[in-house]
Amino acid sequence: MKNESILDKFEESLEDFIPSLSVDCVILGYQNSALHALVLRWKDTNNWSLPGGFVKKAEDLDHSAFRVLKDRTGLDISFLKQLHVFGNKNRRDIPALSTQLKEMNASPKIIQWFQQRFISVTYLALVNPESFIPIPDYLSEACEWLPIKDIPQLYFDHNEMIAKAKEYTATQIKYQPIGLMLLPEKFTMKMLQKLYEVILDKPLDRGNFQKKILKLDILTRHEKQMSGAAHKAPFLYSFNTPKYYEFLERGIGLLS
Amino acid sequence: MKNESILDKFEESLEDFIPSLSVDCVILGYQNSALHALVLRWKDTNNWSLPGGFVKKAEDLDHSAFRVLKDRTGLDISFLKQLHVFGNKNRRDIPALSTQLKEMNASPKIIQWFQQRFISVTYLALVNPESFIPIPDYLSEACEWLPIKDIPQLYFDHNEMIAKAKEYTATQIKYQPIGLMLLPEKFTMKMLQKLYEVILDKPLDRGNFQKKILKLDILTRHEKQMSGAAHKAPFLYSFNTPKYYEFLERGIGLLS
DNA sequence: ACAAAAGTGTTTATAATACACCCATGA
DNA sequence: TCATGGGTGTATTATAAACACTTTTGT
Repeated sequence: MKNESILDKFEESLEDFIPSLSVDCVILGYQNSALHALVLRWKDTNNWSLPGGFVKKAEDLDHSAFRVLKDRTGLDISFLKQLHVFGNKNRRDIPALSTQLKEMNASPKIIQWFQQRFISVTYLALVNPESFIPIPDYLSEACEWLPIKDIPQLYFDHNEMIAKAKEYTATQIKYQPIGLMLLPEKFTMKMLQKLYEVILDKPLDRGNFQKKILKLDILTRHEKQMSGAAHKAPFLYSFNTPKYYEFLERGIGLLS
Repeated sequence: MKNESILDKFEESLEDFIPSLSVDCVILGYQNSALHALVLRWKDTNNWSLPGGFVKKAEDLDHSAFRVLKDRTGLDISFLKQLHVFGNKNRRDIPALSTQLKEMNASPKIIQWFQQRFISVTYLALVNPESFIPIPDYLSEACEWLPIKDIPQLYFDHNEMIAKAKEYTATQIKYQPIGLMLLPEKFTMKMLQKLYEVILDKPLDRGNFQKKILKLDILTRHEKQMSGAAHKAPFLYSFNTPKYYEFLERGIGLLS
């Protein structure tokens, strides 16, 4: 489909959306011992943004986040958490965005839509990047996992959104188990510890970490991993999902 | 000013507001050993709601919460915390509200405005009711502190908002000091403990509570209270504001 | 003097921290 | 056999929980 027809279709559906309101999704993934975020690069530009979109008049707000994420990245994620609303009055009229829309031959109506002042509700999800293949939408040239530390300047206050998501995750991990969504099915204790260290941004004692996590009784231990490494083969673990969620409910006071 | 002219004025300013978006304020106060919330009773009805209003197109979202609260209750509060966004698609068209507006001779345009589907951003503040005298606005007959347990059915999902605020406060108190905003300038240890017990909804050990709170080093001890009670006169305390806020910043792991 | 409530102390249990020890493995 | 990393144990310290003892006050 050509840009024009996509944009025409969007123009036709403008009436279905609530004006001035948007949703943006911060999707955090853990890969190569670093937190990554899923970001989009807009077609024919070097401009990046979070996957975002608009809220339909006849749609639950939460649902709009699922839909937008699916449409823009192909990711089908059912646990998106409302994080924060960004509502400064100057959240509007990004010149680079208008320029780009003009280059795409967008109609004045569409350009005007994007020049609105937007109030944006941010949603957060934690996922294992290996379980998802992002597919950029028509507006985007690329949809990539970038290490949080290497993320360029994004549109609007999207960098702030990622910072908030990171901070929120670091706070949550202290009171609730984290990892089920971020790690592969089976993992070693070392991998889990590294995840915690990355999120908390500080080293943890190996022995104590192991004891604490095991005492939570949310892990299932499997056979030994026959790794080709020159050391004792570690056990593989997986989360005991029911117990994990049980703990999520109670979840108070994990690590300090 | 008569209803008509107020409504006329509102109708004129409708264009200044972002459609479909509202803010609602949960103001919690502590009084007579119970949490209270500030609620409005609409004129000539027995319908109650939280103080809420709309967001101006040229106004920061956070600022709209201050303004709305000031306009509707007279309360001038500078620390409102964004709590949650309520965005179900069926948040619209409360029959009782339309009926009431018709009885007030509101124009079709205004009635239509109130029949919109709204997405509402909830803000929270904790205050000492004795420091504020609520003044109902033109639309309201009363603006009262009601004990949370006695609050009737409110418009929309406002009861859910209060529940969320209460839950949030109970979680927060475990990791951050609470009380500076809720108690009078000077208070006894017993009063502070009772506040914690009410919010956490469980009894606390007197001796241990006193030790823990004092160890935080956020209180200043004053002279003895010369109460007319038949027992040892307790000390009066007040919060050491700088240290209190310092602790708010760090704030991890208070009570379990 | 006594009841009531305040302030403080003691004991015990639990959890956090630091770190040491031994084991398994592949080079 | 040795370096590396894995699993587990122990000693020390810090924190939490239960509750007992003493003090002050008005009646």
